Amino acid sequence: MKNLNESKLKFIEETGSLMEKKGFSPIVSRILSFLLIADTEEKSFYEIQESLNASKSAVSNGISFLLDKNFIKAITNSGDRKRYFRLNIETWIEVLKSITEEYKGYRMAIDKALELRSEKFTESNSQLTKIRDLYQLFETKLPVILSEWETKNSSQA
Amino acid sequence: MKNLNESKLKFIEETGSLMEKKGFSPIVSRILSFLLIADTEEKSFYEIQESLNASKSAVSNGISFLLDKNFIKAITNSGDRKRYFRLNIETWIEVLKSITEEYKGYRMAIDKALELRSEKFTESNSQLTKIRDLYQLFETKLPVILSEWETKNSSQA
DNA sequence: AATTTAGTTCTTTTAGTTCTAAACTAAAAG
DNA sequence: CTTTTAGTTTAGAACTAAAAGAACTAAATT
Repeated sequence: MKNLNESKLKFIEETGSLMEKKGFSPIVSRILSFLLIADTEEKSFYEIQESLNASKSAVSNGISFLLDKNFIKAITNSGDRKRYFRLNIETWIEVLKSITEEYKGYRMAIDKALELRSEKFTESNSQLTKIRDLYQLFETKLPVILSEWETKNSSQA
Repeated sequence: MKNLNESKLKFIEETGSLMEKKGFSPIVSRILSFLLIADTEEKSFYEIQESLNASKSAVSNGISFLLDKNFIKAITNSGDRKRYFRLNIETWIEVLKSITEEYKGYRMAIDKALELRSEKFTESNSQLTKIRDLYQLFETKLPVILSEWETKNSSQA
């Protein structure tokens, strides 16, 4: 790992493993974390490879994945045949907006469970219903928080 | 898979893979999903094993994990040497209450990134700051939602 | 005391992921 | 036309996680 100071290396390690918990592979997590704290916004294939001390194929596959999922975008400059890569922050915002859907999925799973469970389980059914209600609260409140946030942004941006 | 009808099998499959996305292993996810829709609240080791068509060791390790994490509890009845297992719904509520911490982790990672990034990246830094602000909104609003929910429950429970 | 039961622990197998290294390819430069 | 550059693709090695199977153990039953 070259060109990266102590605190940036630490960031890549820590934020990388936070991303791994979210299901990204190690190399993908490290590419994202690296781009997040790199000293220029656009980094070439080779700069990524060298900074992360990874093989060409690992970087190539990681970049392909991130481009496919729109987490990064590629930039080409005339007179330079290299491609440069930078974060696509828009996509992160989209991911945040879709959190409500995730909670909806859990709420629907509990609904289905309550449907399949015996009505005799009065105590636990009541507890489950409460949890269901909390997910539903998230489902209704999160869009409110999001639009509050968007209003704030549009007035200042 | 015995003793389980079509819709319950479907539930185990679907809810199981929802849990796998959250980081649980397949067998652990299926044990939880099974207990969620089983025809009695307490199920023995053998009933779990047979219903899920899994090996003894897989079920033993899965149960150990779930007991250790408090997702299920074991019940013994005198005159019966088997142990019975049932969901520990309290723990699920605790997990829900800790969601705020998760968002706090992301917010702190972005804070660190902003600290390590050049101030020259004005446009992207402003976008990142907005995302940071959304996570912080979650951080402040989720506890409010949770206490609204708890008040509602205490008045009806 | 011997056997059965209920489960645990250890070992092995399987499946799949992640990475490297090397061969390859397409475009641009000389 | 040949060479260089910038990657991609392929092939394979190393590692990891999950599950199966078998051997083991401790308590209860006969």
